[in-house]
Amino acid sequence: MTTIRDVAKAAGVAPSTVSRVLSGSSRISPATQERVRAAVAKLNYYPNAIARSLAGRATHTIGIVIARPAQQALANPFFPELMRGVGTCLQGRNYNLLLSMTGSPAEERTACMRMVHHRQVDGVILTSSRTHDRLIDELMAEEFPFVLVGRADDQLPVNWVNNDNAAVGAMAVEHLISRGHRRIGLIAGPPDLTVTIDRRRGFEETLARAGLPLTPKHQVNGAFTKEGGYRGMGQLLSQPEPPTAVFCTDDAMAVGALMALKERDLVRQVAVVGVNDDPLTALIDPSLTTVRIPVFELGNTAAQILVDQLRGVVQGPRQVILPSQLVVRESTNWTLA
Amino acid sequence: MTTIRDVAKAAGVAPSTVSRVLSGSSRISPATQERVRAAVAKLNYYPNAIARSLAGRATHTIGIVIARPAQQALANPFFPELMRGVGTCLQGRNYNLLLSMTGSPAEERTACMRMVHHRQVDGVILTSSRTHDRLIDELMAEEFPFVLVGRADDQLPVNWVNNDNAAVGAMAVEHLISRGHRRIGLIAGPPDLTVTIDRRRGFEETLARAGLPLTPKHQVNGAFTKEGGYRGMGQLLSQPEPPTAVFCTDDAMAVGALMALKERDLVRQVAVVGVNDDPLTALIDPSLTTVRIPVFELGNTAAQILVDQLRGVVQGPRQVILPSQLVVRESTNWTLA
DNA sequence: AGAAGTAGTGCAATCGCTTGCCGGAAGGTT
DNA sequence: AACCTTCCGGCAAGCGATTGCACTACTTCT
Repeated sequence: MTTIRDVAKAAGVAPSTVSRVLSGSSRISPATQERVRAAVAKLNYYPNAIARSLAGRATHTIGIVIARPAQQALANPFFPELMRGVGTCLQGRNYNLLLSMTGSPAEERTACMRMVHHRQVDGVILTSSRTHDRLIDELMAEEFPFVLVGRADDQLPVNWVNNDNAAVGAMAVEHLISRGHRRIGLIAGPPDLTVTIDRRRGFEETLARAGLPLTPKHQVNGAFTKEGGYRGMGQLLSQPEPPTAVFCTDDAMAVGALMALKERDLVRQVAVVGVNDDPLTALIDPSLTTVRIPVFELGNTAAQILVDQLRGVVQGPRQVILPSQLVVRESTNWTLA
Repeated sequence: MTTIRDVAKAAGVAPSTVSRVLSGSSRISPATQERVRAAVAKLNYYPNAIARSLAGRATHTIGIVIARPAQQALANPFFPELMRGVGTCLQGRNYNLLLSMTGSPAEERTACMRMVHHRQVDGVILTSSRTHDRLIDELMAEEFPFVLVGRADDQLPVNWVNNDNAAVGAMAVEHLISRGHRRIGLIAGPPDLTVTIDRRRGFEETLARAGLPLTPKHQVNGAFTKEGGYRGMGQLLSQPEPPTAVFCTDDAMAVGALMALKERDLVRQVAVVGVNDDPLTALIDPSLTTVRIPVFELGNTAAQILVDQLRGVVQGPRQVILPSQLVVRESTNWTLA
């Protein structure tokens, strides 16, 4: 291993001088800079990141913990896309990404605090969006930099990035209403997730605004899975007066819902809207109308906020809402007779 | 920040003793251990990972670089699933995962060598499977630990994990033959990837073994994308005597191929097999027959091999082949008249 | 001409932990 | 009783960088 000392020797200067040249900071004469750079090139020197971190009291690494139960893991490309966003931002800003994958949300806290306590990262990105989370309290208590993605908490003075989930629900319902539907059902995800809460809110407010009744029997909850959607649709269809259109708060559920319809030969009778724009939902039959969430941008922005804070560019907490977009396909693209 | 010195003071011992207790290594009397542990608990002490790395000359981190052009990124769940495998292994063995995402394979080398040169990781997992890769030469030259996944190079004494891609091609073709097909086409991925080469080999060998002719006109190459498959199928269908069955070396391509068939109303006329068992391929119409690659296991095994090597558990290079599995669905589940 | 700046470098402490080596105490051998 | 082992645990030297401070030449000012 060639160290900074070797370079210093080769260039006939002190290690501190090499360090200064490399960090581009202080006033070192052009001549000396030249000599140092030549030595660096000649010896093929790369500063040891670990040593640099220790001395500089900063790891230049941010952590992200992905809590995904194996089953849900595949169901949607949310995390890969999010990480692409995060990674893209970080790459350009010379930060590293330390990834921790855990099976359950329960382990998430442990995994995250491990990173934090061991000082492996300068900040973390949190993706699990439970309504209340002890993890957040702990991070706040330790004043450790972090940013929430996919969750908006107006009460807490913390960084977050989110899409407007209420608008997601609203867009979906407005679209269905415009297609002539009056009895609109809801298949929602786990009720304690803020995404669920927000999307349902948009759903309900829009119904109310349109003067349509809220029918509790037309609302069911399930897991963010195909099976959840399948069962949910089954429940809705067993009602005396079933909905003619259903808003599913997730694509996987919407796909399950469509399966239930197919089995009963009701495809063109009940409209379905999903959320996420999972790439393959365009390919199923019928292709799925869905609301596209800007996942890449979510990750990218989150990383940006965190890095800005670490660099001291910004002070207070930043909170960003990114717009979603309705994508109309076959599953709703017809008008109720 | 509480340091090892604080703990030492609180326990009335030297820092070295604390270190020894924590690393569980040397002979420290139970009484002292008890006192140290108590102090650790009381002060809520966590060793600084950076300092530990510097002193211990090991980062306990392995690197993985994901080179995915944005477009392909979404198309298949290969990487997330791979990383789940890697992550699961690493978590149990107390290793960290440093992730670098790059857009193009070209940047892959740079990104990887950056990690290596800066000594941020103890070893790396390589996923891009170009036939020849300068990156591999560089790593070998520096004697840096690494493992290849999704690629088998019998020439080089390096670690790798792969599924048997020749068997993948063979299974697909055998299945098609068993369904009565005689004119079997191939839509293959980029010709310089080893996966492409191996799968094609299995394809061709099986045809030969069955005494069926190799028809060059029935073989086309394309990108690992829906569009690639769509165009590929278009080309095959424009032949005078088109194939009655097509093996696509990737699910995304197979989906594209099915789209081309649908447009021409040829779904039940031409059988299609894909590779990967992308979860949503079960949901498209017709559902896709495919060969499931053990992606999770691939990642898991790769990580295992690397960690074992880093820990000095094993010596020479290890090379592992994991079995794939045919999943029959609607796209082939009929017999040629 | 002497005082006061200023620019360009080097010295050495420091970051928090690991580990080789050494020494004291306790117990075991002749 | 003198001598060896063995067991514990401390000392101090690193690991490879960063950075505050000091020091030496020059300029520049009065």
